[in-house]
Amino acid sequence: MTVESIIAAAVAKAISQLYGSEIDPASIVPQATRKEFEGNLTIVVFPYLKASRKSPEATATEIGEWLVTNEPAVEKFNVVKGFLNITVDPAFWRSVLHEIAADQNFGITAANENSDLVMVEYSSPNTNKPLHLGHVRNNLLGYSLSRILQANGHKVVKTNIVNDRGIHICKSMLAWKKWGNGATPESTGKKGDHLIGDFYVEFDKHFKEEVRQLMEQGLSKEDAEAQSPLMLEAREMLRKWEAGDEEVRNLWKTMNNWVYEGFDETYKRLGVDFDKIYYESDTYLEGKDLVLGGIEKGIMYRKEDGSVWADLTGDGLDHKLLLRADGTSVYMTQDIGTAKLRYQDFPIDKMIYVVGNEQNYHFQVLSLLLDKLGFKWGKDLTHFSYGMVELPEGKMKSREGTVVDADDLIQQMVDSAREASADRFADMPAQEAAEVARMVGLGALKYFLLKVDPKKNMLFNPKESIDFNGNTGPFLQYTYARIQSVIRRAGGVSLNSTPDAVPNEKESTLIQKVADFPSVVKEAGKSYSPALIANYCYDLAKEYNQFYHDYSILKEEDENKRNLRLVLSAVVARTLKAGVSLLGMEMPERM
RNA sequence: GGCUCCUUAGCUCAACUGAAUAGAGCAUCUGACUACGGAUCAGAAGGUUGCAGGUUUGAAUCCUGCAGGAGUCACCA
Repeated sequence: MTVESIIAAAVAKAISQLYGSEIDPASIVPQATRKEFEGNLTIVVFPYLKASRKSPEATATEIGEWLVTNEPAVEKFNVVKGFLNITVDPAFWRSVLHEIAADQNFGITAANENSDLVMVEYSSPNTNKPLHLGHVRNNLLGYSLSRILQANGHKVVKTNIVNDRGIHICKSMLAWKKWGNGATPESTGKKGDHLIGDFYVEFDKHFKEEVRQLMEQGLSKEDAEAQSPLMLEAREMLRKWEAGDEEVRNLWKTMNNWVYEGFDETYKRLGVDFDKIYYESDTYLEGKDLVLGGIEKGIMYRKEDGSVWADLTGDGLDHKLLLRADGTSVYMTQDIGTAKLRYQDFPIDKMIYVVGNEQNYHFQVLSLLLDKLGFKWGKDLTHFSYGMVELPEGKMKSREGTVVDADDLIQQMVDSAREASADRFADMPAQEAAEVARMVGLGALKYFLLKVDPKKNMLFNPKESIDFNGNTGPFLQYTYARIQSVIRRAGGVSLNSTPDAVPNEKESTLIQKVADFPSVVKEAGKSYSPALIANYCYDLAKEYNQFYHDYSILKEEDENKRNLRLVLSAVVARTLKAGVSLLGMEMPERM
């Protein structure tokens, strides 16, 4: 039982006894009392005036008096206009602290056999170029979301659909054949994904040059692009690929494997992973079958050129192409096929796609089509849509060559963490210093990207993110490390003993903040919001900071008070660690 | 043009299902110090929540219209 639910139940009972009106305790949500007023929790009484038929002040006072008399947890109250401010008995806060301290998994609900199974798809890279800043936001959101769902007692399958086929891959392959001189990751010392990305750029360079020349000969831009020998060659390669041409397939496999090795390294550094990886090359044919079946059901129709479409004008959308005239499939087709395979492989109750908001329309259509095709999961699939990440220097556009590479970014973050902490690390073993720099650099990145509402476009400022003050990851890590240090100096602390001291007002406030953690986790699970967790952790750390500066812990001579503060500190540290671990962040014990 | 999303302090962001004087951090200004971890603390200043209406005891939040920005609109994934 949380403090809030106890108060809510008591208020409901008070209203029932005083005014004979039954109110669902769940509808009563006490909120934290604002700092400038006395009290811990506040009830807004306006909704109950109809029942009381009295003024807001009179109603609040009556309920307050009832609570003081009948609810042991309530010590006193005061009324400001329609707001009933309740002060909870400090002895009660002490027991709350004791309960929290004794619960190793405070706020976290483990999954059991009857738990829902949620599949979270994220990352979804193309295999023709390395991951960039946009993928970083995607990966961090997807991973964090998975952790949050797990913490709410769901079974989670993390999945990744790799877009490993299509004209873009053929472009890289062709460039490698033409100008690669047999280059491999080993021979060049480059990460595989970067090597392939370079050839993709190489193709584009030559292609543009060809188009320019053709246009000089008087061709229009479209014609020039369509007639470019390089483009024709790439298309021919794609046809061979689809036909299963051995040479093309072998090269494709070799080059994709280079890329996967590169991706794995990036994922590992980022600290994200997957339970099951799907490849578009395995799923696109499935989708084709489903679409062809849809024609018989009258859901799709065939045009005279042979292409297959769905008419969604009845749902307020447009006509959507599903198979090209040459029978090859498009993005939507393979997503339908992938969905089918996934539901064959896992008993999925809920599907969440972490994909950028430029695909909002795509998922609207996908949901409709799956529903029409008779899949029960179609209608309530969730598109976890997120906005673009921009940098202070300007917008990130791949065509302008200002793409921020994920590996470079991670390296830069770790480097600046190391530089910023150089003197701190002076007396630390080199290996530990490197490990702390890694945690802090990545923590800065993760926290900054996750604290923002996902659906908004955001500005990532690396310099600000790695500041040790303010609403940043390193600030949380610093707060944690400092608590660990204090506990070490105190010679450790036992979380099983009840401190005898009764918490004062500030300590009570801090206990109250910690006690909020489970409901924050729950809310974050319901609304799919890593940002909620992030901002809670910051509030908690800030609150603790105040407390830390107001009281000497180690210098406190009263043994009981000292113990109370140590236990409270330890509980804050543990909660912070549990919170940020839902963001995929790590806490260094020293920094 | 149609549809979706966004607009809060100089900047970057908060505000759970409507609730008290809309909160933090950065930057700015004023103070404090040989430090339980100074990577510090205290304080000040900074707002007509894009604009205009509406609903409500009460609106940044819900509804309508308008303005500005982002994305998307059929054979790229």
